[in-house]
Amino acid sequence: MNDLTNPNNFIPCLNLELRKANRVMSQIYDSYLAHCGLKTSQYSILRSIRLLKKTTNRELQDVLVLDQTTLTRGLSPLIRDGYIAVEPGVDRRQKQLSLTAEGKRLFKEAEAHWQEAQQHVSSRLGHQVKSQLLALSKAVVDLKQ
Amino acid sequence: MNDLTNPNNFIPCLNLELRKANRVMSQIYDSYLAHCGLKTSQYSILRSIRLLKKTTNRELQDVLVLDQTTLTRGLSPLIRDGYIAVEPGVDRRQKQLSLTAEGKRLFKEAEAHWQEAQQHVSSRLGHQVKSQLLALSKAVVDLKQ
DNA sequence: TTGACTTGAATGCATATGCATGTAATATAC
DNA sequence: GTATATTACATGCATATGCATTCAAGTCAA
Repeated sequence: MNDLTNPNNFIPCLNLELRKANRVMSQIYDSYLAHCGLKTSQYSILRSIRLLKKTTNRELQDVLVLDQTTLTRGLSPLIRDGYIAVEPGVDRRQKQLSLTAEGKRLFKEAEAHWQEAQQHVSSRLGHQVKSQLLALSKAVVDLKQ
Repeated sequence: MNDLTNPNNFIPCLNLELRKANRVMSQIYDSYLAHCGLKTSQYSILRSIRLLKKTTNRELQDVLVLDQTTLTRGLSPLIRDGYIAVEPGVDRRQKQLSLTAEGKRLFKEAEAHWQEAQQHVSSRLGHQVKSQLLALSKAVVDLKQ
Protein backbone atom coordinates (compact mmCIF):
# COMPACT_ATOMS: atom_id res chain seq x y z
CA MET A 1 0.00 0.00 0.00
CA ASN A 2 2.27 2.74 -1.25
CA ASP A 3 1.55 6.09 -2.82
CA LEU A 4 -0.27 7.49 0.17
CA THR A 5 -0.53 10.82 -1.55
CA ASN A 6 -3.11 9.47 -3.91
CA PRO A 7 -6.44 9.14 -2.14
CA ASN A 8 -7.89 7.04 -4.94
CA ASN A 9 -5.96 4.13 -3.59
CA PHE A 10 -8.36 4.01 -0.71
CA ILE A 11 -11.64 4.79 -2.35
CA PRO A 12 -13.40 1.55 -3.16
CA CYS A 13 -14.80 1.41 -6.67
CA LEU A 14 -18.57 1.10 -6.45
CA ASN A 15 -18.63 -0.77 -9.69
CA LEU A 16 -15.98 -3.29 -8.73
CA GLU A 17 -17.52 -3.98 -5.34
CA LEU A 18 -20.86 -4.60 -6.95
CA ARG A 19 -19.30 -6.82 -9.59
CA LYS A 20 -17.55 -8.91 -6.99
CA ALA A 21 -20.77 -9.34 -5.07
CA ASN A 22 -22.54 -10.22 -8.28
CA ARG A 23 -20.02 -12.93 -9.10
CA VAL A 24 -20.31 -14.55 -5.70
CA MET A 25 -24.08 -14.37 -5.71
CA SER A 26 -24.41 -15.78 -9.20
CA GLN A 27 -22.10 -18.65 -8.39
CA ILE A 28 -24.20 -19.59 -5.40
CA TYR A 29 -27.42 -19.63 -7.39
CA ASP A 30 -25.68 -21.37 -10.28
CA SER A 31 -24.46 -24.14 -8.01
CA TYR A 32 -28.05 -24.89 -7.01
CA LEU A 33 -29.50 -24.57 -10.49
CA ALA A 34 -26.79 -26.76 -11.96
CA HIS A 35 -28.76 -29.74 -10.67
CA CYS A 36 -31.17 -29.26 -13.52
CA GLY A 37 -28.65 -27.98 -16.05
CA LEU A 38 -29.66 -24.32 -16.01
CA LYS A 39 -27.69 -21.14 -15.50
CA THR A 40 -29.18 -18.30 -13.48
CA SER A 41 -29.63 -16.17 -16.56
CA GLN A 42 -31.61 -18.93 -18.23
CA TYR A 43 -33.72 -19.44 -15.15
CA SER A 44 -34.51 -15.73 -15.14
CA ILE A 45 -35.66 -15.90 -18.72
CA LEU A 46 -37.87 -18.92 -18.13
CA ARG A 47 -39.32 -17.31 -15.03
CA SER A 48 -40.14 -14.09 -16.84
CA ILE A 49 -41.79 -15.84 -19.72
CA ARG A 50 -43.82 -17.96 -17.34
CA LEU A 51 -45.11 -14.85 -15.61
CA LEU A 52 -45.87 -13.05 -18.85
CA LYS A 53 -47.29 -16.20 -20.47
CA LYS A 54 -46.58 -14.82 -23.93
CA THR A 55 -44.09 -12.11 -24.66
CA THR A 56 -41.47 -10.79 -27.05
CA ASN A 57 -37.77 -10.07 -27.04
CA ARG A 58 -38.59 -6.40 -26.71
CA GLU A 59 -40.71 -6.80 -23.62
CA LEU A 60 -38.22 -9.10 -21.93
CA GLN A 61 -35.48 -6.54 -22.42
CA ASP A 62 -37.26 -4.17 -20.07
CA VAL A 63 -38.12 -6.82 -17.52
CA LEU A 64 -34.62 -8.27 -17.37
CA VAL A 65 -32.70 -5.03 -17.98
CA LEU A 66 -30.81 -6.72 -20.77
CA ASP A 67 -29.47 -5.50 -24.06
CA GLN A 68 -31.46 -6.73 -27.04
CA THR A 69 -28.55 -8.63 -28.49
CA THR A 70 -27.69 -10.28 -25.20
CA LEU A 71 -31.23 -11.45 -24.79
CA THR A 72 -31.42 -12.83 -28.32
CA ARG A 73 -28.41 -15.01 -27.62
CA GLY A 74 -29.59 -15.97 -24.18
CA LEU A 75 -32.80 -17.22 -25.70
CA SER A 76 -31.17 -19.31 -28.38
CA PRO A 77 -30.07 -22.34 -26.34
CA LEU A 78 -33.47 -22.43 -24.66
CA ILE A 79 -35.21 -22.38 -28.02
CA ARG A 80 -32.77 -24.89 -29.45
CA ASP A 81 -33.43 -27.29 -26.57
CA GLY A 82 -37.18 -26.99 -26.92
CA TYR A 83 -38.03 -25.08 -23.76
CA ILE A 84 -39.27 -21.96 -25.48
CA ALA A 85 -41.59 -21.82 -28.49
CA VAL A 86 -41.32 -19.05 -31.05
CA GLU A 87 -44.05 -17.93 -33.43
CA PRO A 88 -44.37 -14.82 -35.56
CA GLY A 89 -46.40 -12.00 -34.05
CA VAL A 90 -49.06 -9.88 -35.69
CA ASP A 91 -46.32 -7.33 -36.18
CA ARG A 92 -44.14 -9.62 -38.23
CA ARG A 93 -40.95 -8.06 -36.92
CA GLN A 94 -41.72 -9.51 -33.54
CA LYS A 95 -41.46 -13.08 -32.30
CA GLN A 96 -43.95 -14.33 -29.78
CA LEU A 97 -42.23 -16.32 -27.06
CA SER A 98 -43.86 -18.83 -24.73
CA LEU A 99 -42.89 -21.85 -22.68
CA THR A 100 -43.36 -25.28 -24.19
CA ALA A 101 -44.71 -28.12 -22.05
CA GLU A 102 -41.12 -29.21 -21.58
CA GLY A 103 -40.18 -25.66 -20.65
CA LYS A 104 -42.89 -25.55 -17.99
CA ARG A 105 -41.72 -28.86 -16.59
CA LEU A 106 -38.12 -27.69 -16.46
CA PHE A 107 -39.10 -24.45 -14.82
CA LYS A 108 -41.04 -26.25 -12.13
CA GLU A 109 -38.02 -28.41 -11.41
CA ALA A 110 -35.66 -25.43 -11.42
CA GLU A 111 -37.94 -23.45 -9.17
CA ALA A 112 -37.30 -25.87 -6.33
CA HIS A 113 -33.55 -25.41 -6.68
CA TRP A 114 -33.95 -21.67 -6.97
CA GLN A 115 -35.92 -21.69 -3.75
CA GLU A 116 -33.15 -23.51 -1.95
CA ALA A 117 -30.61 -20.99 -3.17
CA GLN A 118 -32.81 -18.07 -2.22
CA GLN A 119 -33.35 -19.62 1.22
CA HIS A 120 -29.64 -20.23 1.65
CA VAL A 121 -28.71 -16.67 0.81
CA SER A 122 -31.63 -15.11 2.69
CA SER A 123 -30.86 -16.91 5.91
CA ARG A 124 -27.19 -15.97 5.74
CA LEU A 125 -27.75 -12.32 4.87
CA GLY A 126 -30.58 -11.77 7.29
CA HIS A 127 -33.77 -9.86 6.70
CA GLN A 128 -32.20 -6.43 7.08
CA VAL A 129 -29.44 -6.91 4.56
CA LYS A 130 -31.75 -8.69 2.18
CA SER A 131 -34.11 -5.70 2.18
CA GLN A 132 -31.17 -3.41 1.58
CA LEU A 133 -30.11 -5.50 -1.36
CA LEU A 134 -33.50 -5.15 -3.00
CA ALA A 135 -33.78 -1.44 -2.31
CA LEU A 136 -30.26 -0.78 -3.43
CA SER A 137 -30.62 -2.78 -6.61
CA LYS A 138 -33.72 -0.86 -7.49
CA ALA A 139 -31.94 2.42 -6.88
CA VAL A 140 -29.09 1.40 -9.16
CA VAL A 141 -31.35 0.12 -11.91
CA ASP A 142 -33.20 3.42 -11.75
CA LEU A 143 -29.95 5.17 -12.67
CA LYS A 144 -30.49 3.84 -16.15
CA GLN A 145 -31.58 6.89 -18.17
CA MET B 1 -49.96 -11.63 -13.29
CA ASN B 2 -51.85 -14.89 -13.00
CA ASP B 3 -51.35 -17.91 -10.80
CA LEU B 4 -51.94 -16.05 -7.58
CA THR B 5 -51.72 -19.30 -5.68
CA ASN B 6 -47.99 -19.39 -6.22
CA PRO B 7 -46.25 -16.93 -3.94
CA ASN B 8 -42.98 -17.30 -5.84
CA ASN B 9 -44.44 -15.06 -8.47
CA PHE B 10 -44.05 -12.20 -6.07
CA ILE B 11 -40.78 -12.96 -4.38
CA PRO B 12 -38.05 -11.03 -6.17
CA CYS B 13 -34.99 -13.12 -6.94
CA LEU B 14 -32.05 -11.69 -5.02
CA ASN B 15 -29.69 -12.89 -7.68
CA LEU B 16 -31.60 -11.38 -10.58
CA GLU B 17 -32.04 -8.04 -8.84
CA LEU B 18 -28.34 -7.89 -8.13
CA ARG B 19 -27.50 -8.87 -11.69
CA LYS B 20 -29.73 -6.17 -13.11
CA ALA B 21 -28.10 -3.58 -10.89
CA ASN B 22 -24.71 -4.88 -11.90
CA ARG B 23 -25.48 -4.53 -15.58
CA VAL B 24 -26.65 -0.95 -15.21
CA MET B 25 -23.72 0.00 -13.02
CA SER B 26 -21.15 -1.58 -15.32
CA GLN B 27 -22.62 0.12 -18.34
CA ILE B 28 -22.33 3.48 -16.65
CA TYR B 29 -18.69 2.98 -15.75
CA ASP B 30 -18.00 1.44 -19.15
CA SER B 31 -19.42 4.47 -20.91
CA TYR B 32 -16.92 6.69 -19.11
CA LEU B 33 -13.96 4.34 -19.51
CA ALA B 34 -14.69 3.85 -23.19
CA HIS B 35 -12.99 7.21 -23.76
CA CYS B 36 -9.66 5.50 -23.27
CA GLY B 37 -10.65 2.15 -24.73
CA LEU B 38 -10.90 0.19 -21.50
CA LYS B 39 -13.62 -1.97 -20.03
CA THR B 40 -14.37 -1.81 -16.32
CA SER B 41 -12.94 -5.27 -15.78
CA GLN B 42 -9.68 -4.22 -17.40
CA TYR B 43 -9.55 -1.05 -15.37
CA SER B 44 -9.97 -3.12 -12.22
CA ILE B 45 -7.06 -5.31 -13.19
CA LEU B 46 -4.78 -2.38 -13.94
CA ARG B 47 -5.78 -0.72 -10.70
CA SER B 48 -5.06 -3.80 -8.64
CA ILE B 49 -1.68 -4.35 -10.21
CA ARG B 50 -0.78 -0.73 -9.68
CA LEU B 51 -1.59 -1.03 -5.99
CA LEU B 52 0.27 -4.30 -5.59
CA LYS B 53 3.17 -3.13 -7.79
CA LYS B 54 4.09 -6.69 -8.61
CA THR B 55 1.76 -9.62 -8.28
CA THR B 56 0.62 -12.94 -9.71
CA ASN B 57 -2.49 -14.39 -11.20
CA ARG B 58 -3.07 -16.22 -7.92
CA GLU B 59 -2.97 -13.12 -5.80
CA LEU B 60 -5.21 -11.16 -8.15
CA GLN B 61 -7.83 -13.88 -7.97
CA ASP B 62 -8.38 -13.12 -4.31
CA VAL B 63 -8.34 -9.38 -4.72
CA LEU B 64 -10.77 -9.35 -7.61
CA VAL B 65 -12.87 -12.35 -6.55
CA LEU B 66 -12.37 -13.86 -9.95
CA ASP B 67 -11.99 -17.40 -11.15
CA GLN B 68 -8.44 -18.25 -12.17
CA THR B 69 -9.40 -18.96 -15.75
CA THR B 70 -11.43 -15.79 -16.07
CA LEU B 71 -8.52 -13.76 -14.84
CA THR B 72 -6.05 -15.43 -17.19
CA ARG B 73 -8.20 -14.42 -20.12
CA GLY B 74 -8.87 -10.96 -18.78
CA LEU B 75 -5.15 -10.39 -18.58
CA SER B 76 -4.41 -11.52 -22.09
CA PRO B 77 -5.53 -8.45 -24.08
CA LEU B 78 -3.71 -6.21 -21.60
CA ILE B 79 -0.53 -8.22 -22.00
CA ARG B 80 -0.98 -8.39 -25.75
CA ASP B 81 -1.35 -4.62 -25.98
CA GLY B 82 1.73 -4.00 -23.86
CA TYR B 83 0.14 -2.63 -20.70
CA ILE B 84 1.18 -5.48 -18.44
CA ALA B 85 4.60 -7.12 -18.32
CA VAL B 86 5.01 -10.79 -17.50
CA GLU B 87 8.14 -12.45 -16.18
CA PRO B 88 8.68 -15.85 -14.60
CA GLY B 89 8.72 -15.91 -10.81
CA VAL B 90 11.10 -17.68 -8.48
CA ASP B 91 8.49 -20.38 -8.34
CA ARG B 92 8.52 -21.09 -12.02
CA ARG B 93 4.86 -21.99 -12.07
CA GLN B 94 4.05 -18.39 -11.31
CA LYS B 95 4.09 -15.37 -13.55
CA GLN B 96 5.06 -12.04 -12.09
CA LEU B 97 2.78 -9.30 -13.35
CA SER B 98 3.51 -5.58 -13.35
CA LEU B 99 2.48 -2.47 -15.24
CA THR B 100 4.63 -1.32 -18.11
CA ALA B 101 5.34 2.39 -18.59
CA GLU B 102 2.56 2.39 -21.14
CA GLY B 103 0.33 0.60 -18.67
CA LYS B 104 0.97 3.25 -16.03
CA ARG B 105 0.23 6.00 -18.50
CA LEU B 106 -3.03 4.34 -19.55
CA PHE B 107 -4.05 3.81 -15.96
CA LYS B 108 -3.49 7.44 -15.12
CA GLU B 109 -5.64 8.45 -18.05
CA ALA B 110 -8.33 5.93 -17.16
CA GLU B 111 -8.34 7.00 -13.55
CA ALA B 112 -9.71 10.40 -14.50
CA HIS B 113 -12.59 8.81 -16.36
CA TRP B 114 -13.19 6.38 -13.52
CA GLN B 115 -13.38 9.30 -11.14
CA GLU B 116 -16.04 10.97 -13.24
CA ALA B 117 -18.08 7.80 -13.28
CA GLN B 118 -17.68 7.32 -9.56
CA GLN B 119 -18.71 10.93 -9.00
CA HIS B 120 -21.68 10.58 -11.29
CA VAL B 121 -22.97 7.50 -9.52
CA SER B 122 -22.14 8.72 -6.03
CA SER B 123 -24.00 11.98 -6.42
CA ARG B 124 -27.06 10.24 -7.80
CA LEU B 125 -27.18 7.50 -5.19
CA GLY B 126 -26.42 9.72 -2.25
CA HIS B 127 -24.14 9.00 0.65
CA GLN B 128 -26.55 6.72 2.45
CA VAL B 129 -27.22 4.38 -0.44
CA LYS B 130 -23.58 4.40 -1.42
CA SER B 131 -22.57 3.21 2.03
CA GLN B 132 -25.21 0.52 1.85
CA LEU B 133 -23.84 -0.63 -1.47
CA LEU B 134 -20.37 -1.09 -0.04
CA ALA B 135 -21.59 -2.81 3.12
CA LEU B 136 -23.92 -5.04 1.23
CA SER B 137 -21.35 -6.00 -1.35
CA LYS B 138 -18.96 -6.97 1.38
CA ALA B 139 -21.62 -9.07 3.06
CA VAL B 140 -22.35 -10.91 -0.17
CA VAL B 141 -18.70 -11.48 -1.00
CA ASP B 142 -18.27 -12.90 2.49
CA LEU B 143 -20.80 -15.57 1.64
CA LYS B 144 -18.09 -17.11 -0.47
CA GLN B 145 -16.94 -20.01 1.70
C1' DT C 1 -48.47 6.35 -52.53
C1' DT C 2 -43.95 6.95 -51.67
C1' DG C 3 -39.88 8.49 -49.32
C1' DA C 4 -38.00 9.29 -44.64
C1' DC C 5 -37.97 7.78 -40.20
C1' DT C 6 -38.55 4.47 -36.54
C1' DT C 7 -38.55 0.05 -34.55
C1' DG C 8 -37.67 -5.23 -33.64
C1' DA C 9 -34.53 -8.46 -34.14
C1' DA C 10 -30.09 -10.79 -35.98
C1' DT C 11 -25.03 -10.91 -36.79
C1' DG C 12 -19.91 -9.83 -36.35
C1' DC C 13 -16.72 -8.79 -33.09
C1' DA C 14 -14.42 -8.69 -28.67
C1' DT C 15 -14.32 -9.53 -24.10
C1' DA C 16 -16.46 -11.72 -19.47
C1' DT C 17 -17.46 -15.77 -16.94
C1' DG C 18 -16.49 -20.21 -14.93
C1' DC C 19 -16.51 -25.51 -15.14
C1' DA C 20 -13.83 -29.52 -16.34
C1' DT C 21 -9.62 -30.77 -17.47
C1' DG C 22 -4.68 -30.89 -18.59
C1' DT C 23 0.24 -29.95 -17.58
C1' DA C 24 4.15 -28.65 -15.30
C1' DA C 25 6.40 -27.33 -11.00
C1' DT C 26 6.57 -27.57 -6.08
C1' DA C 27 5.75 -29.59 -1.58
C1' DT C 28 5.09 -33.52 1.45
C1' DA C 29 4.85 -38.11 3.25
C1' DC C 30 7.18 -42.25 3.78
C1' DG D 1 14.96 -40.05 -2.54
C1' DT D 2 10.89 -41.40 -4.76
C1' DA D 3 5.79 -41.63 -4.96
C1' DT D 4 1.90 -38.79 -4.01
C1' DA D 5 -0.50 -34.71 -3.33
C1' DT D 6 -0.90 -29.97 -4.07
C1' DT D 7 -0.48 -25.76 -6.47
C1' DA D 8 -0.19 -22.32 -10.53
C1' DC D 9 -1.48 -21.61 -14.74
C1' DA D 10 -3.47 -22.73 -19.56
C1' DT D 11 -7.03 -24.60 -22.80
C1' DG D 12 -11.58 -26.36 -24.63
C1' DC D 13 -16.18 -25.53 -24.24
C1' DA D 14 -20.44 -23.03 -23.60
C1' DT D 15 -22.79 -19.25 -22.36
C1' DA D 16 -22.99 -13.89 -20.88
C1' DT D 17 -22.49 -9.24 -22.25
C1' DG D 18 -23.05 -5.29 -25.14
C1' DC D 19 -21.47 -2.13 -29.10
C1' DA D 20 -21.77 -1.24 -34.03
C1' DT D 21 -24.09 -2.53 -37.75
C1' DT D 22 -27.40 -4.56 -40.83
C1' DC D 23 -31.91 -5.84 -42.43
C1' DA D 24 -36.67 -6.15 -42.61
C1' DA D 25 -41.13 -4.40 -41.23
C1' DG D 26 -44.01 -0.83 -39.69
C1' DT D 27 -45.28 4.31 -39.33
C1' DC D 28 -45.99 8.75 -40.82
C1' DA D 29 -45.65 12.96 -43.35
C1' DA D 30 -46.07 15.23 -47.73
